Amino acid sequence: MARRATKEHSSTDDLDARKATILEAVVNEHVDTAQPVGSSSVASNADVVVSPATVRSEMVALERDGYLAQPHTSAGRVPTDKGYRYFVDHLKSGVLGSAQQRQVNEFFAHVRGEVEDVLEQTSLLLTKMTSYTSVVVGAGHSTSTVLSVQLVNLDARHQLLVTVFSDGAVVKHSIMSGFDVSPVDVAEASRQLNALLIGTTLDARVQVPSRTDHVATLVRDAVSVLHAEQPTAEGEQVFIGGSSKVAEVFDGVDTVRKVLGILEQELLVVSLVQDILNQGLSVAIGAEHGYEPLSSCAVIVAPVTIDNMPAGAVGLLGPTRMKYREAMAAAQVVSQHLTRHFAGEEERG
Amino acid sequence: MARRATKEHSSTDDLDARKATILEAVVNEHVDTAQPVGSSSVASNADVVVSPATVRSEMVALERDGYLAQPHTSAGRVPTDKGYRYFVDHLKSGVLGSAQQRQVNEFFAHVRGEVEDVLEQTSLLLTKMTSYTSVVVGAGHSTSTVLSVQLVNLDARHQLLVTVFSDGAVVKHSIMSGFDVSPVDVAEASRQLNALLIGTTLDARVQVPSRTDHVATLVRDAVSVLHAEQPTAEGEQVFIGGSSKVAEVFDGVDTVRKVLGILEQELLVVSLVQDILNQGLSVAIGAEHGYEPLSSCAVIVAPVTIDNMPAGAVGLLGPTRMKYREAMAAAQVVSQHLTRHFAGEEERG
DNA sequence: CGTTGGCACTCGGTAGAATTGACTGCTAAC
DNA sequence: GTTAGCAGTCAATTCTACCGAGTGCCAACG
Repeated sequence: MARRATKEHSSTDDLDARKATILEAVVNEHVDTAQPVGSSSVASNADVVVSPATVRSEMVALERDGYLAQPHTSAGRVPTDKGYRYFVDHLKSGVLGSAQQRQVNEFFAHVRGEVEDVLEQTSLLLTKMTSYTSVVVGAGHSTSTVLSVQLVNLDARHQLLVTVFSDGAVVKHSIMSGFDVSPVDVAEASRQLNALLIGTTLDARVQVPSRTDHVATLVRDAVSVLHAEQPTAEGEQVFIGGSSKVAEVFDGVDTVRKVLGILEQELLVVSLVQDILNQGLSVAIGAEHGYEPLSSCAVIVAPVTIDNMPAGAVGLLGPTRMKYREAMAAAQVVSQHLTRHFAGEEERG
Repeated sequence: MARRATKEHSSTDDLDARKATILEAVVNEHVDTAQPVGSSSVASNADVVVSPATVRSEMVALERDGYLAQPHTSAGRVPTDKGYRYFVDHLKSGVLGSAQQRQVNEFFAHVRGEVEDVLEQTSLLLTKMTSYTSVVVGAGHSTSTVLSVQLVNLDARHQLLVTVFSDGAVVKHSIMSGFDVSPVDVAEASRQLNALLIGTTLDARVQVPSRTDHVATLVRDAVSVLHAEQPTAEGEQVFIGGSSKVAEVFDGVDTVRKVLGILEQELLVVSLVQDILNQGLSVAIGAEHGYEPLSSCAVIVAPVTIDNMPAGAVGLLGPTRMKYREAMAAAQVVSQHLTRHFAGEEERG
């Protein structure tokens, strides 16, 4: 970090205390009112002890350095993405309101059920807390091993392969055979599949029988259909809560359309969240994530871990003009609770 | 195709040929332009052979009888819900464009995979074809019987109950035991569960062992957690495609918000579709379905059957000002293809 | 020197008046 | 019964004037 030697020029990454205070005031005010904010309303802020005139001259500096922008000549200032970035980076981590804290505790004290259900509920919790659209991503089971495989006869030529993974995931695949399969064959195939696959991961290569009898064919079909799973999607699950909030939080119908269009593409949402996490960020503002249609959005993410391994993430999506402090606190607290929840489940049990 | 037995309005439910032609012209024009349509543009329609003045006098009659409405005194006419209803009831079933027909054929020639995946893809197909939001509902497995139950050890105190139903559905439930369970116990419980549950439906009462040993407890827990499934949701699956179309097709942001809010509540969507089907309708216009927030929408539904049993439905949701002919044709064709697809799967296999 | 009050200026937003034009309903003639 | 013509209505548009929020600049002040 460069020191604050010159107060002019060169966008050093640090602002002197007064500029920082003013920037913060502008952000807070603008988030509240959605309006450009002028020098006098900044000066009336309790933390700012100088006159509007001084504020004005500081503001031209902030604008020159790219932290603020002016919609038009005789309007107040609006924070730029860079301005928000500074604000967020220098935010002392907020604390949740006690009511919200209670809401979260209450929620995690009572959730039950399958992982998927918990994640979905969590997503709803997050939107209810923040009024922003939330995204919860559950990690795929690419690294987990097969616990059990079972072949079930739907009818003579139609079987269902049910695979259980060590992370509790269950996937099914239907298999159509070109010949009638007897229950005995199915049972035998099931037995062989178990012997073959238990303990392996999906990308492990296994030795399939090369014979041409019914059972061997079934086994081969089952293995291939199961391994075909891999490339499609890595099995990540995405739960999006409160898409309708998008329409409440953005004003332009076209923005709403663009954002919803993105949210519909779940794979894209996964990579968005993944990208942000990979960049080590907890917030991506405006164009930082590189998804153009979301350039008027900010995305907050917080990782969820199981046994210190990344196991997903929770996220919030709002306008760049969003209540970062509250939203970040919510995301963080919920992600921690979620992490603890899954750890707790392991431990109990 | 026309149904609607109730005819007890002050005016007869049938219009003379000229009024019908004029109404149709108004609907077509309004659907195209989204603007109130005036007498002269109606008169210039090829099917209308009278002068604007005559059209005007017919229009006052149509307005008196509730088929048209005037936004304000010096504006053209707009169809009312009743007007759309008449239009739809007297629509000769449209034919799909050849390009679209090809698209559908192509699609159903190549879809593969699990029922859920097919339904989801179908939903995307429908939105792509029509540019409206689509809803595909897959029937729940409340009537199907248990084909197989399996208990899998996640760890000593943590089991997973995997149940396969005759319709190919697979559901899982985790079970936490208050004691360590040996693999032998799990296998035995699994065996007992199979004996107990195979062939039953979810609402059947079964005789559970009353002993207090580990295996019996496991069995009891498993049965109760499985039967607890029932009340929550009947297992219907809903696939909604193109929610973002909502933002394209409606103009008011508040309408968008309301409609999205409804779409988020999947249970509500299921009952909406169910209600409309129960009323025997294929289209619900405006307030006909009784869901107030959707009063500016029209919903088109077409049933999907398996073995002549209702097995779900496909639907399209758009503004009352929607292209009924095309949309209805699309819904119908797709539902038929879907019905045939599932029938075909049974047959092959 | 930095800070401040004062002042002229800019420009978006709004309110009202005038205008337009797309309709209508009515009526009298065909 | 149909039509042409005409007067009337009213939303939408345009224009104008004006207001006021907010700026940049500057001179004065500690």
